[in-house]
Amino acid sequence: MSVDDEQVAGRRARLAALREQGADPFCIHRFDRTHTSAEVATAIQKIEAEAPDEVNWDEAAFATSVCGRLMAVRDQGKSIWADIHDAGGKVQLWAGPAQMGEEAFEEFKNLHIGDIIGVHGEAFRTRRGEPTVRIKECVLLSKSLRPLPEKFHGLQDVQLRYRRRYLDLIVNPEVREIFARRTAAVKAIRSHLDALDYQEVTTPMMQPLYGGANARPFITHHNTLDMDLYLRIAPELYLKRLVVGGMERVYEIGRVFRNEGVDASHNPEFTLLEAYQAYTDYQGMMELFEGLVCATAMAVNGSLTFEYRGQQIDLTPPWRRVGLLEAVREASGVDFAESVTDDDARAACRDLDLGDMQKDGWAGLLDKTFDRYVQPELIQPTFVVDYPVVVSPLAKRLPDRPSLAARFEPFIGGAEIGNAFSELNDPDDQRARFESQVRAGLEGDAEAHPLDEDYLMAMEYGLPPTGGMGMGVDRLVMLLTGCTNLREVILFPQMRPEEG
RNA sequence: GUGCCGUUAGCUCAGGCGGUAGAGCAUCUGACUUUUAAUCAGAGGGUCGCAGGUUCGAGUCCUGCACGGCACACCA
Repeated sequence: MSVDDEQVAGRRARLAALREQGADPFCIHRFDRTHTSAEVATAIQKIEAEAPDEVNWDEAAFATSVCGRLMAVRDQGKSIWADIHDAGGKVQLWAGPAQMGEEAFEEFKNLHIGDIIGVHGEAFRTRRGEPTVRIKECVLLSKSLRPLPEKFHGLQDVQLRYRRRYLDLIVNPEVREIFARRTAAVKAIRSHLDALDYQEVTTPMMQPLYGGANARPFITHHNTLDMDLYLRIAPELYLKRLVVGGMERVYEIGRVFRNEGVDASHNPEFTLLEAYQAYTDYQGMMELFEGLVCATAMAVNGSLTFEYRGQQIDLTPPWRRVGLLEAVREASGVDFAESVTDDDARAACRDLDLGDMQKDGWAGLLDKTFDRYVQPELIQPTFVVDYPVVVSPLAKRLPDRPSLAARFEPFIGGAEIGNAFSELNDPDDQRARFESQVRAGLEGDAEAHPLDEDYLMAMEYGLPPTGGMGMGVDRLVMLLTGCTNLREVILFPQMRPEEG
C-alpha cells in the first residue's frame, strides 16, 4: 500500500465513521462566522486599548465564531493548540476537555490537517501574546481527504505549483500576496481611466477576422453558423469602431490570445489593456501611460521606485524619450535612415553580432539590432518613439517624415510593456497598408494582418484624430512585483499535459 | 528548436568508486494543560519520471522518450 493510499485511507475511514454517526460534514450548508481571523485580532486590540490597566482575559474574553482550514496542531495531551487559516490570515485555537467536553475533545483529536472547521468559542490573548479562540464547540465543515504539502518549506515543485495552484495558494502565503497585488494593479488601472472619463467596454473575443497586432491567431469553429472564428489577438479594431461611433474615450481590459511560443515572458493568453481617446495623439498617450503606470505602482508598491533584477528603477515622470533610429544608431553605429534597400541594410549590419541575417529585410534587421543593442539598456522608463511605417500598419505618419509613424513603445527594466500611436484615420492609406500586409502574408509572413473591409468601411464614415495605447498587464505586474517569470503572475499558466 | 540542469516516500530534500533506499514534516501508536516549525518515545509508508541497454548486480553508467527549470534562438 502506498503512503498516499495509507494517508488517504485514514482520512476516508474517518469520513466513513462520521457518516456512520450521522455527522457527514458534506451535508453542512453554511457556517455563520462572526469574526475573520483579522477581526478577532482587531477586536482584542480594541479591548486592550480601552482598558485602563492590563486586561484580565478570564473576564474579558468575548464570544466569537470563526472558521477556516486547519493548518497546524500542537497536541499536549489535555490541551491542544491549533491554527486555522482564512482568506486574511490565521488565528490560533485552544482546545481542552473542560471547555468543550470530553467527547468533543476526543472528536477534535480525530481532525486532520487540511480539514475545514468552524468554531464557536471565546476570544482572548494568551500569555505569550497570541490572539486565540478557546473552543466551546467545533464543527467539521468539510473533510480534507488528501495530505497537504509540508508546512515549513511549502510547495516548492514548480510544476505542482502551477498545475495545482490551489495547493500553492494554501501553503505559500507569498503567492496569495502576489495575486492580491495583481488585483490591486488592475483595480488601479480601472479607477485611473474611470477618473479620466474613459468608458469601459467589452468587445468580441471571437472574431470573423483578426487584427490589431502582428501575431498568429487561434482558430475555432461555430457549429450552427458553420463558420470559423478567430480568438482575438487584440481588441484594437473594435475599439476604434466605437470611437467612430462617438465613444470618445473607451478602454477594455481583457484577455487576448496569440498562437506562439510559451516561455518566461509569453503565455498564449494574456491580459491586455487598450485605451483610445479621440482628439489626442501619441503625445497624449505618453502622458496617459506615465499616469497609468505610476498609479499602478502606487497601488502595488506604494512607491514610484522599485527594484527589479537588482536594478533600482524610478518611475517618476516625465520619462526619457528617444527616437528609435537614433537609439539604434548610437548603440550600434548603424544608421538605418541611410539604408534604403534590404541589401543596403544587410551590408550596414555586416559587422554586428546579429546571427543569421539571410532571411531578414530592412525592418527585420532594424528590429534585431534594437533588440540586441538597445533594449537591454532600457532599464529606466523610456519611450522609444517614431517607428517605421512599414512595421506600423495602423499608425499615422509623421507629417514631416512620412516614412515614420507617430508611434512609441515604453520600456521598463529592459522589457517592452506596451505600444501606442496616433491612430491612422485615412481610409485610403489604411487600405494601402492592409494590401501591403496581405502581400507580406502571401510572401510567407504568418503574422501579417488580413484585410478588414468592415473596418475600412467604418473608417470611411470618419474616425476623428485619435490616440491609442495598449499595455501588457501581466508584464507590468511582473515588473512591479519583482517576478522574473510571467507564470508567477498568472493563476493558471498554460502547461503541457503531464502524460504524453 | 538548441545547449545545460532537474525528476528518489503525500511534501521538502540527502544518497562518495555500481552491491537489495535515508532524514525532517505529514500519517499511525503512546506520553505531556501556554504551544506557535511544540517536544519526547516508537511504527508504517518507495515501480528511485517512463522505456530500453551495459553488468553477476543499476537510484547510481549508456541510449531514447516525457514533463519541467535556466540560457540562447524564434516570436511581438
